[in-house]
Amino acid sequence: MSLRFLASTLGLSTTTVSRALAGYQDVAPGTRARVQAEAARIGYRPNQTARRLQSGRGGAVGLVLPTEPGQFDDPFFLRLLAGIGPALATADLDLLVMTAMPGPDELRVYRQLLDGRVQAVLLARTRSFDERIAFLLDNAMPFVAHGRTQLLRHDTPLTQLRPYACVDTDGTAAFADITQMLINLGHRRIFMLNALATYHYAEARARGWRAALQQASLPPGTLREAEPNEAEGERIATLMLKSTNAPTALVCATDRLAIGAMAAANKLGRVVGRDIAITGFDNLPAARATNPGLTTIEQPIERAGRVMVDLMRRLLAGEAAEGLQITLPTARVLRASHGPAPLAS
Amino acid sequence: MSLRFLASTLGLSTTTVSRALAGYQDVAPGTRARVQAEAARIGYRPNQTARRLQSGRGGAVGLVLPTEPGQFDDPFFLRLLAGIGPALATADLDLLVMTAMPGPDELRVYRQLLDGRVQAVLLARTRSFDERIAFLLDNAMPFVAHGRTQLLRHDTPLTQLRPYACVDTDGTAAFADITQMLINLGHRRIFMLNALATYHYAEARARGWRAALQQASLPPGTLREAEPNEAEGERIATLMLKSTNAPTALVCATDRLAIGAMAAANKLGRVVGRDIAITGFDNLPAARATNPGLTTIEQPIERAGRVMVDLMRRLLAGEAAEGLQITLPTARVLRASHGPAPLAS
DNA sequence: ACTTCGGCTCAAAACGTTTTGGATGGCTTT
DNA sequence: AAAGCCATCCAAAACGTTTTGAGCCGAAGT
Repeated sequence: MSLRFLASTLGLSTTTVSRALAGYQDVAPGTRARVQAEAARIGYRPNQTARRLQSGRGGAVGLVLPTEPGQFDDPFFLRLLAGIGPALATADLDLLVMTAMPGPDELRVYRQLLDGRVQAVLLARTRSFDERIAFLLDNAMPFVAHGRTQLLRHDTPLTQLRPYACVDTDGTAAFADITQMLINLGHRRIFMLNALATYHYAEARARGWRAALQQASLPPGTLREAEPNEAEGERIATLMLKSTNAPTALVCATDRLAIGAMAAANKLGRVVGRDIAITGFDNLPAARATNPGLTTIEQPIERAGRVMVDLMRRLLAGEAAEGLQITLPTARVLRASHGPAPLAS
Repeated sequence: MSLRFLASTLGLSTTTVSRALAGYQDVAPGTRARVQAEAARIGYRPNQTARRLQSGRGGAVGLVLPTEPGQFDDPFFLRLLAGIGPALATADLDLLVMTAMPGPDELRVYRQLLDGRVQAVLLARTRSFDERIAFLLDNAMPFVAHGRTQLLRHDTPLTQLRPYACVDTDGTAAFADITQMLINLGHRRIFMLNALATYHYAEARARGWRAALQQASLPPGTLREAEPNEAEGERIATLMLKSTNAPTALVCATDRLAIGAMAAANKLGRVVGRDIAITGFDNLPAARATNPGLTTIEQPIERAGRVMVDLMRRLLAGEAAEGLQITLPTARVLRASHGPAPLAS
């Protein structure tokens, strides 16, 4: 009723009003001014739904938040959103957020995204075997992922590797780097406290840790996996620290695991940074408040969000997914939870 | 093209197909079966945009995430989303998430929500003087807030109080309760480390703390405000603990402030739980991993999200906002960061 | 004077659905 | 046999925009 109403008050056709507001050149300057003035006066705002129906473009992109019981507290998605939001606003796209618990019902949510309400999907926290990616590829829905994957369903062979747009942070390099640093400090028994291998990032980080050990000709270290939260970190670290041949250094896949590990060390009377080196990943604000401050690794999450949107726009503009794969660097944040290896190891 | 296509393959009209799928009674059982079978076969999914244009309902609700530099790490919004998401999915509504930095440009984002893309707005983390609420009321956009407000613009008088739908957690009662508990433990100098009074929740919590002191006929205590993060908590707590007449108990408006305060106490050599009692609010997972464990207060955030959606549906169904105001209870989580007041105070 | 052109405007179609208000035909009722 | 009544179906309108393809008119060109 709105464009039509505006047109009738002005004594013009909806066509002319539409074109005047859209900035077409085939409308007289005087008319355009009149239209714009009246539109501003009555506060006309075009109906987005109608506009989208007509233009065929969904006008929105989807993002499914995995609501895992243990993961709500993860600031990752919020920071990602902080990067994605403004970038999408610039592109005049809406962000449709849905939630789904990882599991059998998850794909049902993704299926809903196929009905034309979004023109692309953003996918975060990829998993080692990510059905969601296979699903989106199968259904020709454009998407950009944060993180890579093995891109297999459990029941399909490796030959199905198909390229897709993604931005990733180089967790492998980051963990190779920090492990190398610990080796240089004299550490020889460097254990890893990893997140579940389900997550691709966990796999990538373990790869870096292993590579650094191998490059220094050290024996493979002990690795344990857990849900990445403080309680699990404390539980596993306690076991590790109490074992014979306990580590002198413990690299953790996330800050939350590291914070739990520090709690474990404290309770066992080990001085973190002297008796045991502990490192994390994420650089949560809490990592500054631990005692001692946590040595960790920072990744540019907001920036990753912006890059995802950029890749998505280029994908929608027709660029091939092959060329839309970007790896972002990480940065060491050195605090006091690490130090040289104790002499009497 | 889709419904039409389906209709033409079946040799039926779009009307009949539409009504068959929608479950109307004026379509023959056999026909309905045929339609449903074919629809399932070709994987027909109605175009949501078209459906919404026709039905007039936006089909979505909006939520604006405040992306404050210091607040990304706050799990609050993620947990709220975890409650909101499934509830909205049940109601077959989409969630449109936008981001905005609090400030002059914030209302511009809210203005965008007025153009028919959403039929209601969810508003979280209300502020003491909340222009957003005034704006939504002025523009007759239905909304549900998490948290109350004074509901004034800075330039309008108190007489403009208008009711609106909201769900709130009783921070006042929670802080009265925990302060009372500390008083019962013998504490007499109970300071408060509050979030900025800009946030309404900060004001509410301070009210409870003050009320408990007053009820016990204690002199008003010292209150300091800060951005609710660990660094600020540590900074302010250090000042408080070093001052003459230092507190024996410190109630913090958030866990992150409390964790910072614990770090401050540790660095000053005070044993938390014995020399100084410290309490928080939120029950973050990190509150379990501190040493000692943080005594804190838990609020049902996911539940609040679900309730918000419920209120919104009732609001859209025509119920008056007056009746749509709900207060949710909190729960004490007692750990080891509090204890009886030191004898020689 | 007749055409051509360019500037300006508009009617109508299209996007994909739901809803309205019949239409058709067979079956029952009188 | 005429009238009424269901059950089943459908054509057309509607939602609010954008786009297509013309149409009109005055000015310039021949």
